[in-house]
Amino acid sequence: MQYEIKTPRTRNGKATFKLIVDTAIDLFYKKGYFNTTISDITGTAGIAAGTFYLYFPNKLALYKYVLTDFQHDIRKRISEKVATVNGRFEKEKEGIKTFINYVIENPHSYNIIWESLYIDKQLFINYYDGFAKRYERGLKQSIADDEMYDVDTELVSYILMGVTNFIGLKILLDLG
Amino acid sequence: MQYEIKTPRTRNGKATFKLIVDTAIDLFYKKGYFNTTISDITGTAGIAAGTFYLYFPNKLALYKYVLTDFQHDIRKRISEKVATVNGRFEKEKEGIKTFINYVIENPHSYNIIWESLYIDKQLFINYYDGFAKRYERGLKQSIADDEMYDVDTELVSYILMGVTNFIGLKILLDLG
DNA sequence: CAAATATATGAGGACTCATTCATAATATGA
DNA sequence: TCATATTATGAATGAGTCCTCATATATTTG
Repeated sequence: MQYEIKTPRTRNGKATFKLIVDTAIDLFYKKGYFNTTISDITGTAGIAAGTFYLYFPNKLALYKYVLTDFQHDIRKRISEKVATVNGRFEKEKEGIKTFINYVIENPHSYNIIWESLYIDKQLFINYYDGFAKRYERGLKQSIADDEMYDVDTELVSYILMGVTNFIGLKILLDLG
Repeated sequence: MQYEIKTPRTRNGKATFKLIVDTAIDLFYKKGYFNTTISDITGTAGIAAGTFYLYFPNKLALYKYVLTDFQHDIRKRISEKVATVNGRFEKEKEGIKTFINYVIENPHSYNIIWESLYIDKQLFINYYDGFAKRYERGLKQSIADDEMYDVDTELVSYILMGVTNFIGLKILLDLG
């Protein structure tokens, strides 16, 4: 199977592409990936069925595109924010705050990222492993800098991710 | 839509019913709910398509049946185990241990419970809210008994659930 | 302006899947 | 033993969806 995405060349094309992506994000959030059909997307977007295939070979390719976008976005936001403060404790606080704020601002993203566990498990693993590794690196640095006890960094990174994620989830559910 | 499940009357019927449920649990785990068709279930179980409808009106009803079963099972296990030890700290340790062990023994359950978020959000909310409420009750009791600081019990219950869940998830992913 | 390229359409073919139903086998109980 | 209830079958039906393709319009470029 090929997952090649064809990027638009003209102003109109770019607008249609964006329309497809934005519509999909909204529908994936509201109805879930599996309950969203390509006809749903094209119908809601008000374009012809064939137009979809001008840019995406299938629904999964579109999903991966959306997911990757969110992942980059969220990681970038966190690392930027965390870099602005000093000390492990402050960094943790800032990281959690940024994540939670991101979830509140983009409830779509959180839902879509988690759903990857049921769409393509490897996508999910890659995402959280990457996240955990970055976390661990930060913790190790802080230990080296004598800013915190010499803990099991893998365990602690998963604990912190767990806490943050679950609170994010709680907020998300309360919102909806 | 009706979700009535017809329970079998005879020995043979009971065996077929169980076969359907067990096959479904396995397939839901391996392929996910949405990628599992009723033909998959009947085919794998080695029964005719029509036989499925003798007991379940559709796939969702079967899923709910499975989910409810796991929920009761896991809650029962935890509350039984936690009751055997004294002191908040010991109770927490026991609760987390029991949950993690349950996940290791029944990786199916964890996956199926989480997937409910994408099948019927309300099922998921009911489950975790119920879980959190029981947790809070325990924490409040421990505070009253002067076994722990006077913390925000809702927050702490979500934090502990987050930690436990994420570690469970990590184990699950490492297993697979 | 003419040729080439990019974008857009939507009906139709191919396919999958859920569900029904006429029929049959098996078990139960009086 | 025979009538009734239960369980089982699987071909047939029909709804829904993906994706293609012949056709058309719009835009760009030389």
